[in-house]
Amino acid sequence: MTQEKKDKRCTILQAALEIFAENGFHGSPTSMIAEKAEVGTGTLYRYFESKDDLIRELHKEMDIRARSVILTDYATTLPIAERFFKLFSNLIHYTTANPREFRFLEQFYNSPYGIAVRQARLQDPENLEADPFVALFGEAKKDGLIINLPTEVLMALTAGPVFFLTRSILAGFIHLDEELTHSTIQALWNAIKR
Amino acid sequence: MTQEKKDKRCTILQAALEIFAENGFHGSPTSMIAEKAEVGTGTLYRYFESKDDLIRELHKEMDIRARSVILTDYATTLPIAERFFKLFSNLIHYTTANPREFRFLEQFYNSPYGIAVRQARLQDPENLEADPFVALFGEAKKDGLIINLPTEVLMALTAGPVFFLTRSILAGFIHLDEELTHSTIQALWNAIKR
Amino acid sequence: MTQEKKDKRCTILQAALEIFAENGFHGSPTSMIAEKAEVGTGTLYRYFESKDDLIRELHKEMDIRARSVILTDYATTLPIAERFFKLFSNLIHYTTANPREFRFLEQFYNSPYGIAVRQARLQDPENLEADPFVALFGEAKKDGLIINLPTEVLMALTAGPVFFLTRSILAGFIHLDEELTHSTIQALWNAIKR
Amino acid sequence: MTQEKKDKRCTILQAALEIFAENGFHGSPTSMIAEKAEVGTGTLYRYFESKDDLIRELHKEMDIRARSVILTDYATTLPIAERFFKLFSNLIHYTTANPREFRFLEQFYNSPYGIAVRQARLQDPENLEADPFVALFGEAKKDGLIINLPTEVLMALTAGPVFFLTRSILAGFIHLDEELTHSTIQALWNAIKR
DNA sequence: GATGAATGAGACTTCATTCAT
DNA sequence: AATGAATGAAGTCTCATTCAT
Repeated sequence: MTQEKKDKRCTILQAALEIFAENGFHGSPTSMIAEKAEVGTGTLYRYFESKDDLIRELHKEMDIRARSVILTDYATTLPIAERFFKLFSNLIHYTTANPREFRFLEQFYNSPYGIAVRQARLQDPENLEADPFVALFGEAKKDGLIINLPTEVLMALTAGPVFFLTRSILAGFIHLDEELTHSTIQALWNAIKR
Repeated sequence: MTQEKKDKRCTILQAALEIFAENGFHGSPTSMIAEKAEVGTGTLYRYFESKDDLIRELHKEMDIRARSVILTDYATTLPIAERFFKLFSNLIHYTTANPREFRFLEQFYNSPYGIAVRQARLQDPENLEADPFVALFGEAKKDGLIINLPTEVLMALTAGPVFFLTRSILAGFIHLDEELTHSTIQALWNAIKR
Repeated sequence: MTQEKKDKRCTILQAALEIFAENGFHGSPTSMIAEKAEVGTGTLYRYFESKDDLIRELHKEMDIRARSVILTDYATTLPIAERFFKLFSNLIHYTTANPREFRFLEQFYNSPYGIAVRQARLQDPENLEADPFVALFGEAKKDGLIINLPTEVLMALTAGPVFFLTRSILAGFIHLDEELTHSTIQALWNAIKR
Repeated sequence: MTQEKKDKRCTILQAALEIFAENGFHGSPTSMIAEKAEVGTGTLYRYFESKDDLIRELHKEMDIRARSVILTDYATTLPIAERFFKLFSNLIHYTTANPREFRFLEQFYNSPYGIAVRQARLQDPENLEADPFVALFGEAKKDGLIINLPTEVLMALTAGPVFFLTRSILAGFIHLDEELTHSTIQALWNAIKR
């Protein structure tokens, strides 16, 4: 029963992801999501309070999934530079291999929903320390391995290019092979290394 | 007469910019834009064929303005590195000093409208060469001053951080003073310099 | 369930018929139709894609009904002249007993919708032969019972007066009793008989 | 001055006729009519109180013109049958040679405007007797040359086919040459002759 | 619990009419 | 007198949400 309930919830979230990624939040009526999920329109409202709630819940799930994928084979015992390469290699692979997730998350963070979430995160330092990027940059700064700039700036210098590049890739403007990926991450490192 | 006509068009565009930046395209009914511009709803349609047309026209104006600001004091006779600093300094100042313009343009380029525009630009090589960033990277690559990666990647490595950072600034997560701006641009250069 | 669904569709069609007959297509907002049908405005769009679709569907229903009424007690085994009398007697009774249907159909056939329908019919010979008037005139011409003019002209000579007369009747300019009806149909026959 | 004023009024009426015939009353914004007439939108309202007024005035002009054309070479001294042929020959020629006028008048008489006009006419017996058709049928009935049916019915039997046929011709369903025209009028006469 | 028909607020857009110039 | 920019009421249609079954 509970299992089945979870399944249906999952089905709806999956359908929502696909529809949102393809059509945007405003081009995606709840009826379309319900149809794709093969449930009644009303059913959607048994699992989510509103369309907004569905979007926020989908974000939570995507966020968790993204974090877990990005941390694959990531050991905090490795040397900083190696950890940096692993982390960004994972990030690039995640965004390019999961275009729907990426498109959804981009949309989310560029919308009023996402701004609220980011505001909330900023006020929760515990959340912040759990962030592997923040942790890595903190450690690297302490060890004098990278330039001593605010973490926000370091995030911009490294994650900024990845997101920008992913958009170009998804738009079909460029393709990234293994070698180019490696060169790119090297350039990210060069931007912040001392 | 003509002046006044231009004025009203301008008033509507200005109102639209503010409303779009605050609420997004879909959260901005034409009635709200008309009200902000202090004109009747129908008046909007004397100056623009449709809401879509208004958005595209606003983009054109913003694009022209942005380009002109970004090229302030930019001389192609300067050494490459100096030109790079000037260009990105201008870019950062523009985006942070004009949050509404930045928010609008971000939204635009992340929407179907913007994707169409980018597709069109990509297919017009003349337009491409007119882009100061593309021209600068082309020259720098030829002179062996920067790493030999596709222009798309170089754009990502340099503009990507600026846009990411601007979002953080506008969200109030960080403030950039002159020194920090300089360090950031230095880091951008380090990312791509040979 | 299905019965009730059909009922609501029917209710809307019936309301539309009354409103259209009274006010014309352009004088009949969808809101007025919905109100008359005692449903929400949106409900109308669950049963019909658009106002145009509603008009076309209403025509289909009216067309079917009209044909069936006109063919009441009409046997192709009867002598030609008797069939002629029966057909036109039925036609006159139908148009005068169903003023709303008549007004709607007149409007429809004089509108772009109807012209398209007539064009389509003309290009489908199978449909044409199914028309009892066309069939009757074809047979009568073959048998040398009526003048050898194009079917379009024969239609004009016989149906034309009926429609003209119906308009006069509905406007209250004249009343047709059994005897006058008979004399009129006799005149129609005189117009085309050899 | 007065001449010029009349000219401008005429220009607007002419433009309205063309636009109405092509697009129908509801598909013809006043702005479109003004543009075709090469006058300002506001100017239209100096010559006509409203769009409705323009339509009614246009009808008056068209009505006068139609009557005059139909009476070309029509002498009340000719024998009845000859007068009948002349009248209907003129009528057919008028409707087919002036499709715009015909389309406008049809629209007009099928609209709420026309119904009001016809009601008014019925209550003005003087107007009725001035009608050449009514006069002709009256005389013919008195002389025992045609069947003794109400004038309304005789009108239907003769004018009805003409209007029906004209619609077919304008829709491109059939063409009428001299011979066919003559046969048709003969059939009209056969319908009512004693 | 699941459904999907029903709803009506609200979006975009048109256009008859007015009125300052 | 002529203009045409401005207006806003009204029209068509969409869709998030509810609720009877």
